[in-house]
Order: sequence, then structure tokens, then C-alpha cells
Amino acid sequence: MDGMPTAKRRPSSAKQRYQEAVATYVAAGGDESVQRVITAVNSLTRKLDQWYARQLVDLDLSPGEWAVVTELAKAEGQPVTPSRLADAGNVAASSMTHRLDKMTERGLVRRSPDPDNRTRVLVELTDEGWQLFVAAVREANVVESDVLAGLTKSQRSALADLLEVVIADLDALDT
Amino acid sequence: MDGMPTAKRRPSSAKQRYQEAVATYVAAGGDESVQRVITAVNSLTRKLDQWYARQLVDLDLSPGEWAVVTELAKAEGQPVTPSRLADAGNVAASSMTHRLDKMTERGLVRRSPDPDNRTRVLVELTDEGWQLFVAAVREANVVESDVLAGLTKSQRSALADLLEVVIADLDALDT
DNA sequence: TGCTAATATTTCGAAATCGAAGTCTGCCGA
DNA sequence: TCGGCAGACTTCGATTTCGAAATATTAGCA
Repeated sequence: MDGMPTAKRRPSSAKQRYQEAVATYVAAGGDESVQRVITAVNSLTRKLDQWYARQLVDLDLSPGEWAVVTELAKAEGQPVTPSRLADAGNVAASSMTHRLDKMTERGLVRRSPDPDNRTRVLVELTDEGWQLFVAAVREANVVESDVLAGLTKSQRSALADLLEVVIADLDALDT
Repeated sequence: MDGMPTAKRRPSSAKQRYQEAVATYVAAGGDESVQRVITAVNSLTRKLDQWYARQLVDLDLSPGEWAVVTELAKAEGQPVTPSRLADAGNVAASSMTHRLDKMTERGLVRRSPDPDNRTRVLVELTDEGWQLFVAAVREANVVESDVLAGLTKSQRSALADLLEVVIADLDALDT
């Protein structure tokens, strides 16, 4: 370092910021092979979230509302309970009540009592909700493709394979 | 499919839910090699966020406050402006003002006017803030190591390498 | 059956967040 | 130098979220 004053570095690029982050975590006691992966995943997610947010304003949807739509879409038409939606969206049950109120008003989802269990409520996507989902996925896919443009097909495949190994272990850790 | 009624599947495992999610996005018009990666990253992040939230309650810290602490830690003692913190945390500048008020009260950060530019404010971590950061990283690293336990050292390295390629391209897409 | 504990949702008040002004300072061209 | 414009932060009112309490129903058990 010599007597040189610490350079006023401009941490402009994402890659640079990422590397500094890893170095910081490692210096604080984190394991390097762990921090490289975790930090990279977090960086990527943050950027993706920014882009999703931009696209969602076009659809006049909040990220939370989008989470509800995707969860219902994944259920393939099978109705889902509010508590499951709250869980999937990492959000308090009471917040979900409010969200569903608004989304119902707007005609994106439909609430109905569960005939088999009167403590439960079933939520499902309306036709309008489905249309919105399909349109949004198509748009998002454009951005997401750009994000992965730097990888060849086989690299994407390798990346997905590795991530899938991690995901397969995820449940076991919840205890 | 045969006339068999759709099985009432219990999408219990994370891997199963992941696969259904990918299938749903592909059916809606997404590209498969893209959706495998993006969905996996999102799944992983959601789980990580859940665990972080749990650890943070022990420290009596909100996820947002933690984001401030990490950003200041990454700056290695160099003060950072509130607007940069807001940007890094994907949050409105006005929200950051409120957060910093609280964190200052609590003694985690320190605000001071920038001597070179009186429109700016400089924020830095106090000693207490640093201690909290180091302690939290050590704890988080335990969980994160568990998450990646299913990968060998070289697999982790390969995973990190691939993610770094993606990150390197991130800035170019911001236009 | 009757009683208690557990579960699912909603209601309610407090706290966090947002976006739109508002205030102050620095920058730049006339 | 002056005037206006742009940038940084804060203030303010409205919206969203949270956690705890309230309500209603089911499940388990004596």
C-alpha cells in the first residue's frame, strides 16, 4: 500500500461490487467457496427484482401481487388457500387478506369458501388473471434471456443442474 | 393422461415445486433453458431470505437494516451517502431517511455532513455496527454452508464461475 | 357427547414504505 | 455576478405490511 492514500475507487461495475462483497464477507469470517456462490445469487436476484419491478408497473401490479398470480398459476387451476399464498410470498397472513381484497376487487382472483372445510377459503385465478400471467411471462422471458445471453446452451444447462442439486436439499434443512 | 382425473398432488418437496414452476413458465411461453436457471435462482433466494429473517430477529434487525449494514461494511469504512444506500437496497430515498434515523438512534451508524458538498450526508458504521456485522456473517455462514453442503468443492467453484459470467454482463443490460 | 387445543382467516392499531412536494446547495451559461 | 436548473436529502400524507388479538371451525380425546 505504501504511504499512498486509499484510492477513491469507483465501484462502478457489478462484477467489481460483487468481488468486493465476497472479500468483505470472507474477511468477516465467511467461507470463500460459500460466499462466492451466495453473494452471486443475491446479486443476480437483486438485479432481476429491479427489472421485474419495472415491468410490473406497466401492468399496474405490485411485486407482491405478482407473487400471488404466479403462485396461483403454478397451481394449474387448483384453488389455493390464502395461508399458502402468504407462505409462498414470505408475507404475513394479514397482509395477504388485504392483497386479496384488492385483487378481487380488480377482478384478477376469485375467493370462495372451501366446501370441505369451512375455516378455509379457496382462491383461484380469473380468466383475466390468467391472461395477465401469460403476457407477463412472455415479457419477463425477454429480459431473462438477455441476462443469460453470456452463457452457451450447455453452460446454462450445467448451471441449472448445479442449482437443482442445491434445491433438492432445501427441505431437509428446514428443521 | 387417459381418462384419469388429475391427481391431487401434494407439491411437498422444494424440488417438485421447482419443477412445476418451470413447467408452468415454459407452458406460458418461456424458454426452458432460461426458466430452469431463473426459477432455481429465485427459489434459492426465497429460502435464503426466510433463513436470514429468522437470524435477524435474534439481532433485533429488519432485513432492510441488515442491507444497510452490509452495504456500509462493503464500503470498508469509507462513508456512503443515503441515496447510494437507498439504491443498493432497492428502496425509496425517503424510506432510507427513516431507517437511518432509527439506526442512528440505536447507535449502529453515524451521520455527518460531507465537508466537500453540503448537500450531501455521509453515513458510516459505528464500532457497534461493525461488531454486529461480523457476528451476523459468522452465523449466516453456517446456514449458507448447509445450503451448499450437497456440492463438492469443485462443484461450488464451477457454480460460482458460471454465475460470475452472468454477473459480468449485468451492467451492460441496464440501458 | 362435550371440552379443549389447534388451525384458518380476518380485524385492528402500530410501524414501514412509497411518491410527491419542499428545502437547501452546487453547477453552469448568459 | 446572477439566474435558473439539477441534485441530495428530508418532510408529509397515503398505502402497505406487520404482529397480536378476535372469530369461527375443526380435530382429538376423555
